[in-house]
Amino acid sequence: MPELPEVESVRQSLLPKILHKSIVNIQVTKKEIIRNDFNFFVTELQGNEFVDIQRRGKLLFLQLPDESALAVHLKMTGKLLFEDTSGLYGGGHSLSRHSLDPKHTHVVFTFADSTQLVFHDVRRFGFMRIINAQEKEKILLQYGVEPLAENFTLENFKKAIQRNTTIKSVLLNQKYIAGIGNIYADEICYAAGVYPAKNAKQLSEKEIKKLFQVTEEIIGKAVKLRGTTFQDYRDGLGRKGGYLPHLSVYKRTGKPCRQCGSLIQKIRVGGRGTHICPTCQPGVDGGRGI
DNA sequence: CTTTCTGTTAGAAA
DNA sequence: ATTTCTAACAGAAA
Repeated sequence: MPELPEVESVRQSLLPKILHKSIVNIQVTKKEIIRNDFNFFVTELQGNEFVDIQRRGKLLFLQLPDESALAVHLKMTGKLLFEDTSGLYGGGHSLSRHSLDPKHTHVVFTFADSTQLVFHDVRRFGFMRIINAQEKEKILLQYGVEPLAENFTLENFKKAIQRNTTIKSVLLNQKYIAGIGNIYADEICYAAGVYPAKNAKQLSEKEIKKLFQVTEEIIGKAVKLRGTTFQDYRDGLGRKGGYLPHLSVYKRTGKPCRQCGSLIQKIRVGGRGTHICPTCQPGVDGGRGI
């Protein structure tokens, strides 16, 4: 669920809320979420503070003062939410903890001012782990080009996607391009007029250039609109994203293509549900699907 | 009721 | 080395 735009929105929404506040309590109800020795985890964080929040792909780093960091991955259904339970300033947030099912609240950090940072995850695929500076370096190197970074150039993009598999699988593979998931992969292929099951090595120069351009545009716009909320996604303040009305194909099966009126189809590419316009993204058989 | 599907990805298998 | 498939989990949809 949370892809680059959603994770970036979580980062931005938490940034003004949780930095430089002493962590006075750590409550963990699902130890499996913590990928460290549990005592180490508590000892490191108790009385400590976050000094920055960074992101690479879909992974967040809550930075600690000594260059180590708490890495947090939300996977499918994870949420990181700021809660102001102090009630002293009258400014309640849109999603109070009461609207979350407490049985899926797995980790709660309480700060000195009584505000909290809550990790909630229905499917429990998400995790958090304290890493040192060296481990962090190593993780950063495993990710591919970042769509919103300085070095996201046509040349680098082209190099990254030269792989002998479908373009959709390439877009989804974090070690080639960071941050793209199933929603934006479909939207990107559609906007580029590329059949997602096409082999990445068979793409023309023109198609590669188009894919590059629309990746930057779509991801950039989705960040501006604070991501896509289809069902569960919320930012760090419980707000829904605003990109849903801009989706062209994702979860629009059977609805008319906004460009040509053909009905959007759902196919399977690399084991993933994939949405296409059969006319705007003609496949190997001329666009009649597979 | 059972089966299938879901926004991710690490790790096994090919 | 690279690419493909499955498991991890819970719940909604079919």
